Amino acid sequence: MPTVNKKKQKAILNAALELFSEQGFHDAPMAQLAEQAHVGVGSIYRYFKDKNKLIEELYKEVDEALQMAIINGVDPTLSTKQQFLHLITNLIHFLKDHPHEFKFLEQYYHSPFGIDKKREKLLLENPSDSQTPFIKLFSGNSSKDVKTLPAQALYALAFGPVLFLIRDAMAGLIKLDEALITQVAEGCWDAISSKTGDLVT
Amino acid sequence: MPTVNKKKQKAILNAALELFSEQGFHDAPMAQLAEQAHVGVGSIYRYFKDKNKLIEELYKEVDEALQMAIINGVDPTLSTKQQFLHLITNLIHFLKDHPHEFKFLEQYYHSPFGIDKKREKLLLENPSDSQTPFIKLFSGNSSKDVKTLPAQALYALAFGPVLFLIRDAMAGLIKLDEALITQVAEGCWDAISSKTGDLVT
Amino acid sequence: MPTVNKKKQKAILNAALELFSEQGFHDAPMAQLAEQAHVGVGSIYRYFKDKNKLIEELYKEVDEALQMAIINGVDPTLSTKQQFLHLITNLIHFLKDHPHEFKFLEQYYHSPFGIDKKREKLLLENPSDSQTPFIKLFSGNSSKDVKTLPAQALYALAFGPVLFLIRDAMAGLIKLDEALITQVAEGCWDAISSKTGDLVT
Amino acid sequence: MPTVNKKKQKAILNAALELFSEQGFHDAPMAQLAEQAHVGVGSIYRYFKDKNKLIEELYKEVDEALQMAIINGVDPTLSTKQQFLHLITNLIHFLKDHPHEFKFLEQYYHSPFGIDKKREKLLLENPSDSQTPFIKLFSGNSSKDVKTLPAQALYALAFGPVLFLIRDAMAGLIKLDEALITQVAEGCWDAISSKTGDLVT
DNA sequence: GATGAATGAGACTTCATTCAT
DNA sequence: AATGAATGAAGTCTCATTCAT
Repeated sequence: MPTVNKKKQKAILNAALELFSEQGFHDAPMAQLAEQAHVGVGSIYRYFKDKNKLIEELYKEVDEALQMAIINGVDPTLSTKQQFLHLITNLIHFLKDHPHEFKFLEQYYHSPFGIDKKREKLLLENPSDSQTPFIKLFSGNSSKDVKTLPAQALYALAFGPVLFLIRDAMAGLIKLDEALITQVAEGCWDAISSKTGDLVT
Repeated sequence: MPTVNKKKQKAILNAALELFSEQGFHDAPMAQLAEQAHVGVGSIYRYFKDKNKLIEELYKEVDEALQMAIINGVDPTLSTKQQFLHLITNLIHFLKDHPHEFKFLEQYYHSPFGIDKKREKLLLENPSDSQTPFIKLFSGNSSKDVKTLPAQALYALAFGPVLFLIRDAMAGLIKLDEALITQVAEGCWDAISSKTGDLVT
Repeated sequence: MPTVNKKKQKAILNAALELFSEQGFHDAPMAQLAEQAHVGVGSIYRYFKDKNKLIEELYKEVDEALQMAIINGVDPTLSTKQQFLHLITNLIHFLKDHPHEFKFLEQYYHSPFGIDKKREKLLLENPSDSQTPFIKLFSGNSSKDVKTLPAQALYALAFGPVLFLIRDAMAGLIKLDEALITQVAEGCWDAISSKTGDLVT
Repeated sequence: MPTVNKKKQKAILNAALELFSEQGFHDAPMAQLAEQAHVGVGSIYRYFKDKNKLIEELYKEVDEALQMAIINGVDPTLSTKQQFLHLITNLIHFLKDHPHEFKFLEQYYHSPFGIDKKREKLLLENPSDSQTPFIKLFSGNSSKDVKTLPAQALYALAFGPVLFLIRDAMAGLIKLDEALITQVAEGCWDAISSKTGDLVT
C-alpha cells in the first residue's frame, strides 16, 4: 500500500522541516525527530538512507515548493519589469509566510551540504528548465531591459536583498508590510535595470 | 613574558578560523583544532572558557578586522555616492580576499549565536559609533541622495547582493574581476539611490 | 517483553553496587560499570539519566532492602527491649552479611547526596510510616522504658555503635560471632534504657 | 630559612582542610587549593608528593590535634567513669567546635584511604602509646568497671554514638547543648559499664 | 514493515602533574 | 625556591545507526 508509505515519509519530512529550522541540523536528534513524526526511529531509516540523505530530500521538497510559489500567476505577456516585480514579490511573500522553509534553506546553503555543491547544481543543471524562472526572464529579447552582466551578478542584485531582508524580518528587526515589500522589490529592479542611472556622479 | 600568551591565543584563533570555516562549528572537534594550532587540547581551555566562548571571541576578532577594512581610505569630503561605492568595494574586496573570514561570518550569523542576538546588537547598539560606517552615510544631510526607506531595507539592498555574490564567487560560479566588482557596486547604489527610476513601467 | 527491560536495569544496579562499594563513586567510571554489567556504555543512560541519578536509584533500592530486613520477624507483642534487640540484631546481621550494601550506604551518607538532604528526609518525613521502625518503638506508651531524650540522641546511642562495629568487622579488626552480636545489642539497649544507671559514681 | 617552609606548608594544609571538608577530595582541584592557600600550584608539589600524600599528611595533623584535645584535663586519680565521661565530653566538644576537622575525618575514613588501612593502623600500632587514651582506661585494674568485651566492641559502644550524633548536629537535625552532651556521654557509659543491667527482661 | 532497545564512537571538558623560566 | 602555563589522559554523556523481535 504505497499510500501509507508516502504518508509516513511526509510526516517525517514535516517533522524534520520544523525541527531542523528551529534547532538546526546538529541539534535535532533522530530520536526527537521520530517522536515528533509519531514514528519509530528505525522507520526513518526505511525511508531515508541516513540523516544526510534526509536533509537532501527535504531540500528538494522545499526547493520545489519555493520554485512553484515564485512563478505563480506570472503573466508572460507583461513587461519584463512587471514580470520581475511579480516574481520577486512572490518570492518575498513565500519566504515571509514560510519561516520554517526559509530558515531551513538558509541553513542548508550555509552548511557543507549546499555551500559548493548545491548552489552549483541549482544553476548549472537545467539550463532551460522550469527550475529557474528568472533565467528565462533575463535571457532572450527582454534582455535589453536589463544590465549587461553575468547571470550570477544579476541574481545577486535581485535576490541578495530579498534574503537579507527576510532574515532581518525573521529576527524581528523590521516589519514587512506590503508597501515596504513593493519598495524593496522596486529597489531590486533598479539594481538590475538598464534604464537606471543618475546624471550626477 | 606576556608575548607567549598572546601568541598561543592567536595560534588557536587562527586554527579555529580555518577549521570552522572549512568544516563548520559542529564538525571541527577540539582535538583537531588543538592539533592544527600545535597546542595541547587542554591549553585551549586556558584561553577560552569553552567552545562557544572561543567562537564568540573569534567573531569579535573577525568582525573588527572587517570593520577596519571597510572604512579604509574613505574620503568624507566626497559625494555620498562616491563614499558608498568606496565602502562597498572595500567590503567586496575584503570578503573576496578572506574566504575563511567570510565563511566563518556567514556560519556565525546563521547559527544560534548570531541569528537574533548578534545582528540585533550590530544595529541597535552604538548609534554614532564606528561600528557601522554605513549608518552615518545614510543619515544626516546626505540622506537626500538615498531613498526614504527604513535602515534595514537600505542595508538589505546594499549588502544583500554583495553577500550573495561572494558566495557564488567562492563556489566558483563566477569570477570576480575589478570590472565586475565596480558594476555590482554601482548596481547596489542604483538600488538605494533616490535619483534612480525609469520612466517606462 | 518488559522482562528484558528490568533485567538489564538490575544488572546495571548490581554492577554499580559492587563497583561503587569497592572503588567509590568517583573511581568507578561508567565504562567499567558498563563492562561489569555486560552492557554498552550508552545503555546505562537509557535506564538512568546520569551517574547521579543512578546512585540515587541504587540508594533507594538498597535502603528498601535494608528496611525490610530490619523489621523481619519482629513480634509487636513482646516487650520494648525484646523488640529493640530483635531490630538491632536484624540490622547487624544484614549489614554484616551485605558488605557491598553497607559500604555503599556509608559512602552515600557521607557524600553531598545524603549528607544533609537524605538523612533529614529519612527522619522528618513519614512520621508513622514503615520507613523507620524504631521511631514507633520509641514513641507511644513504651516510651517509659526509654530515656527521655530527643529522637536523634536515641538514634545515635542505638545505631552509632552498630555502624562503628560493622566498619571494624569489615576491616577485619574484629570477628562478629553471634555471642558478640548479642552482647553489643544489649549494650545498645543499656545506652538508651531508662532502667539503667549504677549507684556508684 | 625553614620558617618560610613551615609557614607555606601550613597554609596549604589549612586551605586543604577547608576545601576538602567543604567540597570533598574529588571536587577540590589543586588549582583552587593553591589559590586559597595563596601559593602557586607547583609549590604544593614541593611540600607534598601528590594529592594523596597531601591528604595523608593532613590526616596525621588533624588526628594529632584530635588526640590532644581528647586527653586535655583528664585527672588519672578520678574514677574510671569520671575519666571516661571527661574524655568523651572532650571528644564531643572538639568535633562540635571543629566541623572542618570532623567532616574531613569522616570523609577520610569512608574513602579508600582510611577504610581498611588507616583504622587498622589507628588501633594496632602503638599499643601503649598516647595515641589511644581510652585503651589505657579500659585495661588494667579499672577494667572491672567495664564490660568484658573485645576492645573494638567497647570502642564501638563508646564512640559510635558520638560520631553519629555529631553528624546529625552538623546536618542541623539536632542542637547540641551542654545538657544533652552530658546525657549522651552518660548513655555511652551505660553502654559499656559493667554495673549496668536491669532486672526486667 | 515497523519498532525502539542497544550500542560504541567520539565530542567536550576537567584536572593532577610537570617543567621551563 | 617558586611559579603557573602547558599538557593529555580520562571521565561523562550524546546520538546516528543497527537489528532482533
